[in-house]
Amino acid sequence: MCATLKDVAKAANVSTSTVSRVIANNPKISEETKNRVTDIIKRMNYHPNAIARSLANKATRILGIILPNEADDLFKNPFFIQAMTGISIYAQSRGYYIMYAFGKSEKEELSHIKRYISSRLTDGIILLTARHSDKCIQYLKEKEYPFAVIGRPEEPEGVLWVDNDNFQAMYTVVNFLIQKGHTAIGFIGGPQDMTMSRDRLKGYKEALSTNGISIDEKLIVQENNFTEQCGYAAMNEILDYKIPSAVVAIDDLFTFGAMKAVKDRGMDKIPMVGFNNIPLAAYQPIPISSVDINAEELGYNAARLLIEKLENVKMVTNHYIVKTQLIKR
Amino acid sequence: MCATLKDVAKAANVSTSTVSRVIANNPKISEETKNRVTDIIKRMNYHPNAIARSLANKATRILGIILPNEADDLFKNPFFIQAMTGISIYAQSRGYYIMYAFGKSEKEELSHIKRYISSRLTDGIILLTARHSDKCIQYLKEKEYPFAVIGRPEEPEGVLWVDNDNFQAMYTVVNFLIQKGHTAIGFIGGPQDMTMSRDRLKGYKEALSTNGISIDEKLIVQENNFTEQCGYAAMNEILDYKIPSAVVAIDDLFTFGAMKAVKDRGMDKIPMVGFNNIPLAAYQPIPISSVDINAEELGYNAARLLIEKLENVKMVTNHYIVKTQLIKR
DNA sequence: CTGAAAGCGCTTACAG
DNA sequence: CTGAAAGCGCTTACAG
Repeated sequence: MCATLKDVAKAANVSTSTVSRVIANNPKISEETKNRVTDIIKRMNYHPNAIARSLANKATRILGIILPNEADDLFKNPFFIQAMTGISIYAQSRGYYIMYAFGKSEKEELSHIKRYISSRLTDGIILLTARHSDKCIQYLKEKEYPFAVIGRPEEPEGVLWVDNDNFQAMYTVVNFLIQKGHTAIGFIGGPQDMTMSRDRLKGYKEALSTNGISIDEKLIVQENNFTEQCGYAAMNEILDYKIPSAVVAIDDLFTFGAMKAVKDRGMDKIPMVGFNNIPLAAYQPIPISSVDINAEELGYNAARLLIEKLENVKMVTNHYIVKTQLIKR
Repeated sequence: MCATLKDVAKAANVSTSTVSRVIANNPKISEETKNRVTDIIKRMNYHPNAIARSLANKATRILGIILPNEADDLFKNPFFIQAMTGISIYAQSRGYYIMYAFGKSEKEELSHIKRYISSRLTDGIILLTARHSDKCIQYLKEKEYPFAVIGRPEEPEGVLWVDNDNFQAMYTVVNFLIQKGHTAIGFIGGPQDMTMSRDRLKGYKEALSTNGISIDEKLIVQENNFTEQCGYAAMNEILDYKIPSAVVAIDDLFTFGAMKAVKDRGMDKIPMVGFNNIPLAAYQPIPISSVDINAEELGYNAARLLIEKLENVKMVTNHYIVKTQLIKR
């Protein structure tokens, strides 16, 4: 029912090769035929069949993105949808399509990756998280399949990645608190299998050390899930030990829970700084400061690096660092 | 580099037709050859090329979903990602892939739809919202392209849709508040071009009428964006008029803002009920009750209806109503 | 039960 | 500058 190349060729009285070249903007075509064919394409409302094109080109212009779905962080943290927006904006500007798949576990993510690769539907894959000894990254590297990661991989050689400078971001936050006179600063961290978690912890420790403050391991609590519940529990653990003058957390959801723990004990409010700048941070009992990681930009640049690789743009570096901003409230 | 049908056929000493039939589980193939070919497929780690298959089948098993991106509701309301999860779960169970595109406006959404259709990449489209005189729905209907909508369309004949019973859901909430003795109930509504907004308003009015309470139009405020700011403004408007004993809002973000407006005036807390059961509703200064719309189930069933249509499953109805639950806090 | 052949709708090296 | 032809990797009606 739809017009095909053949239909256009017939109508224009040329061969399909010529029409194909007109569409591809091949310079060898004379102005005259180009114009004539272009007109007919318009008039017939012809649009190339992307599938046929993909088969001939052995490239689909489809990118696959893998969404981790552990816990329901996915639903609470706008990071994912923001990153997806950024990916989509760049991809679209370059004429690429995006496919997504949720994985409830690393294993499931891996099986999606295998499906994408073996079906040959995608040209490249974007991972939205980097884990400790990440099976997905290992697999993609091994297969030499084009991919990019949001988050710094453990072994970054030869892999495209974008990330914030998590060490620096946390260092800055803690340093800022120290300048304001805080010395007993609680830390609520995340799973140690994420490089992000570990880098932020390092930043925390380094800021303390640099300022001559000894590290009190009992002020440091690590949780495995990015939930308010975990933040609540972590804060209680800290409070059972001593009352910190400030708290930093690697996720706003932790600070929300921590805030509640403080409130439930009927204590005075404790200043807190989180990460991700979740919109509702501003609407907490007392507004919570937060580090904005610019998730959209992370996504945008992940797509950019991957597409540049696919199109053989010569690259200077294999990674890109996105700035963070401390939003003080 | 990858094995093709031909390679397998050669290795198995059969024709490509036979291999193809084995993969399609065609019953005419003898057990013996089937087993032999299956073994070789395994051994060679052969996976069919989805693109070639799509071209031959004139079907891609790809669904396109269109995400509205007006305001940044998208980032705050887990609805979208939850719906995407539901869509993905069903789609995957049936061997379908999902593509997404963000539209910053109805116009942009429409252009994505056109792109999906004209490229013939997708087999069907899922819309995540239904508007007043919705251009996207009109276009898809006109083109007779397979699609499903989350949200009841204005003219539902012949279109597949899933939704909550928004009228009933709001009716129940308001009725519940009336039973508890409230009579002056503020209402914060949304854009009137969304059927969801209008249905919920109707439910509110009907519940009052049924209980013999006259409708006070000054207690009703409609906002155009689903943001805390709008909720804040709406609540102030209501408060300038009179102090309601309770407030219902068609989105939790409104209640968050409304809560703040009340607090900023140094007033006593007012019980509020929102919609969407945004995770953080439980973490507000006082926990906010909310109607859970089961977004994941909405997505799941939208995908189900669409795929059933694509596969010619005989359908009883062209829509599906997903239950809501009032989460009392 | 199996195979040869045509076809899905493009692209492109080759020839002219 | 343009066309005929082969090819991308599948499916399937037709014949046997």
